Amino acid sequence: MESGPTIKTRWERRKDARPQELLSAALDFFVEKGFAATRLEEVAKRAGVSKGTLYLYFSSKEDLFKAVVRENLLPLIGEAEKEFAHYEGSSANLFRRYMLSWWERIGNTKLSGISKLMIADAGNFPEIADFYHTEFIIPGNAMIRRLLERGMESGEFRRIDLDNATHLVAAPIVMLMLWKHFPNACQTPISPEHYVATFIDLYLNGLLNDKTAPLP
Amino acid sequence: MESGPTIKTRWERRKDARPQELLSAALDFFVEKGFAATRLEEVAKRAGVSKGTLYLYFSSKEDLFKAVVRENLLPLIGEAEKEFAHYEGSSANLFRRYMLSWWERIGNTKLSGISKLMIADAGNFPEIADFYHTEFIIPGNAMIRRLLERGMESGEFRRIDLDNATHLVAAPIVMLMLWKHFPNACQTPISPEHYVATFIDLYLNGLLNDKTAPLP
Amino acid sequence: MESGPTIKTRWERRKDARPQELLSAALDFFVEKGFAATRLEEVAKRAGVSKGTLYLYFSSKEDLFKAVVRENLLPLIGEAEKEFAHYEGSSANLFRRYMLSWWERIGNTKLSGISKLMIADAGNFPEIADFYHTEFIIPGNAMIRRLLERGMESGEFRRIDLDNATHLVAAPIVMLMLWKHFPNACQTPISPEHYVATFIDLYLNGLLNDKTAPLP
Amino acid sequence: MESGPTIKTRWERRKDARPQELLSAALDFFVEKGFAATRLEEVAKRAGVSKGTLYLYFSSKEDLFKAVVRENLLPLIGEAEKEFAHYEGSSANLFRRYMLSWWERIGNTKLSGISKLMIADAGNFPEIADFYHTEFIIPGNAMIRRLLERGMESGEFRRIDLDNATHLVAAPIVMLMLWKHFPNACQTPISPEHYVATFIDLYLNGLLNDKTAPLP
DNA sequence: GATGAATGAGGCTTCATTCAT
DNA sequence: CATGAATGAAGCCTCATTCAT
Repeated sequence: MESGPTIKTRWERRKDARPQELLSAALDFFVEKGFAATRLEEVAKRAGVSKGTLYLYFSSKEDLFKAVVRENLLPLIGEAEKEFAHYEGSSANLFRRYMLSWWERIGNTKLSGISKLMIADAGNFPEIADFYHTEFIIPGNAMIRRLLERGMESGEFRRIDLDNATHLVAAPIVMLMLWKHFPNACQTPISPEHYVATFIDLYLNGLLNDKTAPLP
Repeated sequence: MESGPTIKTRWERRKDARPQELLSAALDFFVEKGFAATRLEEVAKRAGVSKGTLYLYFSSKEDLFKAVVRENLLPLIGEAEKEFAHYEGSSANLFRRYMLSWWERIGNTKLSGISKLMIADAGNFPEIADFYHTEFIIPGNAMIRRLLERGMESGEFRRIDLDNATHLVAAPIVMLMLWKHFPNACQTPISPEHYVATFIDLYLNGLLNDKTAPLP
Repeated sequence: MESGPTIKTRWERRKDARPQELLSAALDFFVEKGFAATRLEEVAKRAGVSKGTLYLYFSSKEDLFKAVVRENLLPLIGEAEKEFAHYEGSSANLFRRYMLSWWERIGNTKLSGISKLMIADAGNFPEIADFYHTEFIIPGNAMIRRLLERGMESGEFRRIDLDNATHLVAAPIVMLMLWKHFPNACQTPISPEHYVATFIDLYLNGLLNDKTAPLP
Repeated sequence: MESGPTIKTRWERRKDARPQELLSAALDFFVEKGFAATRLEEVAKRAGVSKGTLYLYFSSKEDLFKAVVRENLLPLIGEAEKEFAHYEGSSANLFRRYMLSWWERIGNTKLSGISKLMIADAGNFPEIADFYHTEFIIPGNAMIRRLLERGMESGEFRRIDLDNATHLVAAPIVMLMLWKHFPNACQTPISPEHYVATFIDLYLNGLLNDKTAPLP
């Protein structure tokens, strides 16, 4: 009865996939409606199971919420770190790559929904907020900070308050994330890519010491 | 026992103050708990009245919510517009005043919570979201835009994309608002005033045409 | 200060009239909406007083209901009795007069509303139902019964079961009363006068012994 | 333990029976207390379920009310119509059968309460009143009317105003229905069967052309 | 007497959670 | 494992009733 390590019967695969389908459906609803307005019956229906089945995998709505945040955040954390560890080019270019990469990998994905979720409902889940802060916010900021430090040490950037500069980089990132989930965003259609490009332009221009170097 | 002509009895004064007391209590809870998790009985209790009294002034929970947004946000728009209409100084200084004034009047008050509120609940209350967008976001952005235009036309600022630049100014504003309501904000204590100052420095530096002119 | 026996100041007249205005307004609402759906605030408003004032005259909603029924029923009871005590004509003619008189004095007045009220809500007010039954239904039926007895004893009517015959006379009366208060009555407009006439014709025809005698 | 192929488990049987149990309990309360005074918790309790279960089958109190009217009244119309469609006997006998059949199937059952219900609450539920009028009153009257027409055309009945005659037949029917639900009805115990018989006698006697034909 | 603001018990309705099958 | 009927606590809202002015 035991199949090979990677081969599973369709039934078993479905069985394993069930929690993921529930988590995916739950993420959609939590992001769209918020914690309180999300109904487990709808989550279950979208996942193609009954309400009772949901309780076979998650002991409560709160548990489901925590699982949604955890399961979606964990795989995404740390990915970016490696990429920039050994970058050799200019800090300005590294900055550009960081921003664009962030938009492609995070801002433009489900993770933006998680951020909206945290902002909206974390107040009622301090434990989750801690987790999000420790595992996602702090490392992300640390990367930005190292990037800026690198530029300042090389003389490429002028020296300004590092913490504040770091958070100033995060601001447009957060802004874009929220835009995606604000209902009226469509009324003022803004190209995220263009927005990021303008930000890079403005920010680097404000940051660079040597303004004579043309921005590519 | 002292009663001038404008002094009302305590009872009458209470009656007049009721709606404001309720709105204030409601703002507190909506910001802290979100729309759905706020219980009207608690709002009433904090305002010092019973559940039923609330319905003498607001016909439903949603009506209370709308009133909170309306009463707290609308007056600010007009105020700000007048203040900057006839400003005579440099655009850089106007920009500084705008940012600091915003922080003092909105960012650093209870009202910042409304923004967090909208992010959380806009999806469930499209009507409110429209209202918020039309009455607050659009006029606010329009002011920023005019400010930037003014600087560009005078040659003080270099020309960059106006829409994106506008939203880039809004980004740190939103960021600060959210910080105040994120549970772990205290763990990374950041001086908002310093943050704003750094933003002004960086943004103006990135924006100014003549970098040799010393910032006042 | 004491005015003549029939002359009152306007204020005093209003004061005395207040309960009547309340009773009148209450009757309207009770008839239209039923007991439970009638709101005292609306009753007070229609009577031109405040909700609190209502409680100066009636100790509770139930008390008001009872007063409405009592006050409207009492003046009407007994009126008819005298009229027919010494009638000298044929029983058939007395019957005609009874029916027409009933329609003019009761069926076509507010009292039809009271009957509708009793049918609808008396179930929750046994005391009132007793009162209505004793003071109104029983005497009314007794009159009909005497009328029929008179005709049977004189040989004008054939002998049938008196109790049932009595109630058969009451049936179209009740029917007409209810019609006035049924919302869709207008869709099938029926002339009450014509209906009563047809009833008289049919009933007398069924009742009369001597069918050869022409109806006047 | 005995379970034939059509025997369902007790649990399943309960589920299927739920709506009928609830409708039956609801009819009892609506008739006894009226719409507003009926509490859903009591309805549920009498049906042997909890308050929440009621909402698995009916989306609101008003929906339950509508279902009670619909489920109980509609089937009766069709039944009666078929039964008399091809009757071959005399119109007088058809009339007798109609009246007795009505008493057995409606007047003498719980359904008579629906009429009382409509009188009490039609004003608050115009939609229901329309439904009741269209689906029950009008077809019922139409049957009576056809019956009378049949008799007039055959020369069995004398010609009188058809509309009024129709409603005069309905009157004792309504009367009897209301009697059953008036609190003091017991105090004047009247045999409905006898009442109906007297009505038939009187009405036919008033209607028949040939009085020499003995009534059976 | 008159007012109307305030109260709070009570009913309708929702939905997370349980459990018999 | 899976189901979905059933539960009941909890929240919104109404309105008869009270009471300070």
